[in-house]
Amino acid sequence: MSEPGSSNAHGETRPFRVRSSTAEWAAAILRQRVTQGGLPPGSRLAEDELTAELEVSRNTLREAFSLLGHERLLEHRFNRGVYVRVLSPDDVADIYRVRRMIEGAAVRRPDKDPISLTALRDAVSDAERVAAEGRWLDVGTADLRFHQLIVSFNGSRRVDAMMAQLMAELRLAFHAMDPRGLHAPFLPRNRELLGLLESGRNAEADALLATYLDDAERLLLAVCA
Amino acid sequence: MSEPGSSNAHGETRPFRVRSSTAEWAAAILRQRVTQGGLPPGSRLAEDELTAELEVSRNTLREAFSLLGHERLLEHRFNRGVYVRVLSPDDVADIYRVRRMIEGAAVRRPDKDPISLTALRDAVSDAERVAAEGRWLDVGTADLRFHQLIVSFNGSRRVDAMMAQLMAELRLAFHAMDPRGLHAPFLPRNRELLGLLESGRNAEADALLATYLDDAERLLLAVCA
DNA sequence: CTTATCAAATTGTTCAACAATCCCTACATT
DNA sequence: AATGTAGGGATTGTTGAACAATTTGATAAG
Repeated sequence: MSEPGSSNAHGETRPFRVRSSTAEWAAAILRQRVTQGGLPPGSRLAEDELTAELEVSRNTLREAFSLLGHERLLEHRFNRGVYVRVLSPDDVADIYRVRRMIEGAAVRRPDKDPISLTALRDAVSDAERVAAEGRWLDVGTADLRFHQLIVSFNGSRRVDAMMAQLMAELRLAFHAMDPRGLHAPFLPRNRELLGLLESGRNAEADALLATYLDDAERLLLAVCA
Repeated sequence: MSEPGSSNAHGETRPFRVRSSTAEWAAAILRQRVTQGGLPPGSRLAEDELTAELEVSRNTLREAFSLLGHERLLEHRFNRGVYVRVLSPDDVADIYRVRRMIEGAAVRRPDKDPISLTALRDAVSDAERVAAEGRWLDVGTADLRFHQLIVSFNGSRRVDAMMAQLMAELRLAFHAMDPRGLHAPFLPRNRELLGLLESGRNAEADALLATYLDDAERLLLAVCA
């Protein structure tokens, strides 16, 4: 290791000198555990356990909880503790309602940034490559990146941030499904969508995206309900 | 008073039995001071002062800061304290970019909830009434409510929440302007927009809204820059 | 005029204690 | 058996104090 630091029982290192706060460090660890499935939706996060395990004070841990709560990954019930969020069917429907709005608006835009287009190509290629290797979790990551990049055509920091939050929420639902069945059907459609975007056929891209999102929503609702 | 509670130097009562937390109570007070102009943008919020004034501990105050920071009303500079957010021209531009997207999408929707339409009528009438009385701050509130209701046609909790946050941010910029010059020009246009929505002329409503938002953005940018 | 140094003030983080609330269990009542 | 109602243990909410780290402003040296 090039950076000095203390390590805890789980091997996660905690740097001595960090620019960001200890709370953000703790939040990063918990975020990873949630998004990677180590902490399934509905799990309770007890303060006693985690302060001992992460070796941070209760106050810092609670600040980390607050951060993840605002990302909608954790749910804070007053006097009852924090839980990993459980997505309801209503949540899934709402998330896809927003996706249709902000991805649709992005796709319909006439002016597409060429730099983002190359990033888009990379995301599709990455997804196909890791799919060939059977790494379906990474396929999911590349897929989310693809759609995040589409949203970025809107050119709005705030919309980008909202999309990032929606993607984090969606990961919660992903863990309830077979990752291959979830992502495999959408790989060729991402490739097709990319082609339409490159050639500027915005109306067709819009239509394809709409059916794409409808199908994805249906898939998740079938599990989530 | 029907509810028992302790009161501080500013007359804000703090109920003994609350379902929500003390931090949220403190956040509510600070939120009010920010949105009503008591704390102008750029103000520093010193921990010492506020712990004494609100009679809460430093930890809970910092939790309140965290809450308002996530609402983008306060800005936290590491090791330098928290400040009331100052909107940059980029911020204003971004906010109106998002408004065009989510209000535009709402206006274009064919299915409008009749209940929301009556609420919309009330908002316009309220704005006109308080304008006649010269209460321009309340005009601003009614105007924001009008546009929040428009957004609600999208039928998405998350989009509603985003719009609420944008409105809170916009209030920050409002304080830098003469409230009459800011709101008076838009009263008749809200009335006109309402008429178009009621008669289902969505395309015309969309066009009117677009110029409305362009003009409003220009007005705020002139001050903010 | 610039740079270096130091002290005061403020924020970042932790800890320990106590208050408030929830949850579960046992018991009583119908 | 079902419901209701105290306890008591466990967990969270809140506080105040303490110390570390950083910024800030003033002062002194070059």
